[in-house]
Amino acid sequence: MDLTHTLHLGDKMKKDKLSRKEREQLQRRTEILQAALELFSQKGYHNVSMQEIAARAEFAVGTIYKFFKSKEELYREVLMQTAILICSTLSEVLEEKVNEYITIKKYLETKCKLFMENISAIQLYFAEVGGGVRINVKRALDTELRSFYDQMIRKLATVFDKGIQKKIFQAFDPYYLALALESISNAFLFEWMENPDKFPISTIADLTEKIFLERISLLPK
Amino acid sequence: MDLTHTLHLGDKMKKDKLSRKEREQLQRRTEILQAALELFSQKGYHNVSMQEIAARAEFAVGTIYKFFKSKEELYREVLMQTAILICSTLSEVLEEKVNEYITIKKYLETKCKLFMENISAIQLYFAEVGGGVRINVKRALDTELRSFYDQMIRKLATVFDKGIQKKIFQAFDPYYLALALESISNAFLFEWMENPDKFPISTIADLTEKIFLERISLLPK
DNA sequence: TTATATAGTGAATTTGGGTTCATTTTATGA
DNA sequence: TCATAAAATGAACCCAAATTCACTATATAA
Repeated sequence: MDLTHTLHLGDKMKKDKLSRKEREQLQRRTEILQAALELFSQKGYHNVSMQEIAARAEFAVGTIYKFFKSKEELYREVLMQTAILICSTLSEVLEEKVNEYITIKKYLETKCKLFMENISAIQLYFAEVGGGVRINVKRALDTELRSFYDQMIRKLATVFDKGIQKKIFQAFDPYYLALALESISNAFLFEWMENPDKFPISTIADLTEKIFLERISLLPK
Repeated sequence: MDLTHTLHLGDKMKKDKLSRKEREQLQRRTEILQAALELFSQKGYHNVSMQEIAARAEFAVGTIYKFFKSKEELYREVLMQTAILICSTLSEVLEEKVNEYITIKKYLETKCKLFMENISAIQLYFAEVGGGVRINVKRALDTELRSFYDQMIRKLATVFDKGIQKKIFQAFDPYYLALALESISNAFLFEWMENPDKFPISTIADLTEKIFLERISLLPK
């Protein structure tokens, strides 16, 4: 059984159907991914050695290679896992068919929670997908990751678009509104991540709402 | 003569007092820095070899080492040059003692021009100093660069602060206003850098003014 | 309990690329 | 023009770290 290929992320949902052995394998794979995530997010791809990852995951180097073809593939898996977590969580919120203003508020809340609960993942994700610049470990990865991100922004834009049509928001290019909301909330969230103790994370959603929703996008009635 | 130590950036101003030989050396040093900047900004520190830099600069590898102790030092010099360019240009604008609204507008204009004329430098700079996340080649560098950036943000905040006191801007934590303006304008500028042909760069300043100045910060009279 | 397969190990090998330095080329000035 | 110094060169060296693989340990089945 070649674990490298049989146990993809997409198969995770079948977990409860797996044999004990398979479950154990999956568990180990997950542990390696977790160790790698923590290290990569802390120090970046090139400053982490396979030795280090192995040590943190409490396996031998060779074992890592039983699960992942190469360091690069391991990195890719870590990134993909992360991108899927973030984008799918947020996309879900953006697809709910309720009042657009509520959707945006919920989006902000969810994003804050996501940041709070997955600091390592977030750091890694933004180091790669970043504030717009992309100097990535691999260009190929780039494209794939990037498209996840773009998709989300476009969904956000759609919400603004509908909200504008319904006269909930002020008329403005919805794509730019999406970019603006995304970047402002990120800026505040990074500020929070730097010293999480300075203020509670709930402030972020409030701040963003005050500065963005109330002043830019919301149409005064 | 040990060029590594005698010819710092700070000494550039003395250029016209230098002998022909010294001028030639400085010129060579600059050419190496330029080649390195282009490569680093395109592919990132770890994906560029000294061989490559040497080739692009049309020197032998050994020659590079006559000018820079190590790859890391070369990188550091490139980054510093860049940070100084960006931060000093913008700081200058922010320190002018005119109407705060004008200052912000001019800041945006200058920033656009800076982005347009120094794409490589900008990419490198933001890859390191980034949208807030920092996984850097070297932690030490990080701190230094970071403080340049922080200083600028703080100057921007001061402008807002004064503007608020003069009732030009709406009352809001000036530091968060600074962060917001910074992040929105960056987001738009990165959008532009991705495909510069989609719209002229002048749109950026307009966009940011429309979305930010007019709606968030400017106090309606 | 023993045989067989499967999983895990980590020392040894390989590799990529940063750095060095003996040699060559160029510039200076007598 | 020739001697000497300064600068440039790039093949060879070296090392860190990715990858491999022969071996050991463990689980499964007969």
